[in-house]
Amino acid sequence: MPGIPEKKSILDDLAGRGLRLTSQRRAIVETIQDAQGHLDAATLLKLAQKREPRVNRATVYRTLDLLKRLRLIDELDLMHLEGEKHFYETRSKSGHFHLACLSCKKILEHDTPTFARLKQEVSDETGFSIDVVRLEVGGQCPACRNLSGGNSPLKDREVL
Amino acid sequence: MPGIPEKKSILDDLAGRGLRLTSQRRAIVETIQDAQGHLDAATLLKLAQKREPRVNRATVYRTLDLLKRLRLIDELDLMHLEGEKHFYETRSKSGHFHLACLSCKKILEHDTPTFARLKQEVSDETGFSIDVVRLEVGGQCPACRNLSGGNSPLKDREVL
DNA sequence: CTTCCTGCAAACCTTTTGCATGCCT
DNA sequence: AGGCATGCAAAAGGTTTGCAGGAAG
Repeated sequence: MPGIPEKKSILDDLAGRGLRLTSQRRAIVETIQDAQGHLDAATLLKLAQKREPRVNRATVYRTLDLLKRLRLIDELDLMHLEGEKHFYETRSKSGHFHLACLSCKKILEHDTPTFARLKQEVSDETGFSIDVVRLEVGGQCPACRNLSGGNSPLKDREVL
Repeated sequence: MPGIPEKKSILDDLAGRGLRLTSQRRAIVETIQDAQGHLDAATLLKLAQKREPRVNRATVYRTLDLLKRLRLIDELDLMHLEGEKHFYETRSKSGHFHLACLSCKKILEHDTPTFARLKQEVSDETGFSIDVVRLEVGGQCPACRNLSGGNSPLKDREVL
């Protein structure tokens, strides 16, 4: 029974806190939610402006900061494959982690039950209350491994 | 000359590649190796200059880049607790991961066998050849949990 | 009227780079 | 000579912020 408006969860959350649902916030939030992957701030700005042309870059950053602090989105680095920019995705997509191919720069999502167990263990063993877990793997994807000849995955242990 | 000093492993590696062991590289590498924790570039510069005053910031960055590409050091973000700067540590210290307390900003190192298993699983399940794994946990350490009163780990799910 | 939100542009901060110079083999 | 390494300072690139103006409750 698909009765729950999953898609509006973030906006609902904001509303529940008495925060304003301005047209720009709507555009920004909906853009993040509709994106299948992860967005960087610049892309988010551009896409959000398609919904609401008045969206301003500062507002994007301020909204991202808000959503981050409320734990409604996750921030990713994706191994800095494209410079220092950050990427964002809804928290509901959480649970998985990202594999970055250092050769072709593609990002692959993955999950395995061991990841969940790891989190539980860490919490149990350290006494930490865990808010965010960021797991990122850098390597070479199967396709690139084949292309670069079976024996030298990365030329002399070096990339680039 | 029997017995290669573990401590010189990075320098040996560089030498083995025909790279020059200049006084500045020495200072930078030794600083990283002697540091008990993780260093950011600015701190590394300052410490390296105590050994060799001529060390230049650009050289620090270029050396870090070199060591990174050769997989001799790991680069960490530590949940961006202190801005966007990066931290570095020798690869030999690898195997553990970092827990960042979002309240007191302390960094705790941790390891658990499940972490190693996770890496193996990821490799097996995805076919990736893994070069780097970055696992970072953000949350609240036991001490801060107690201080902030047992029931509200983070005020309204928000930090700051 | 008070609080929250936004625009604009300048400021910030860390990291990177161009180019001339210096050093090692 | 021929590379590799360095210095300096400027540039880059992404993110943050001060302050004045605006909208919402």
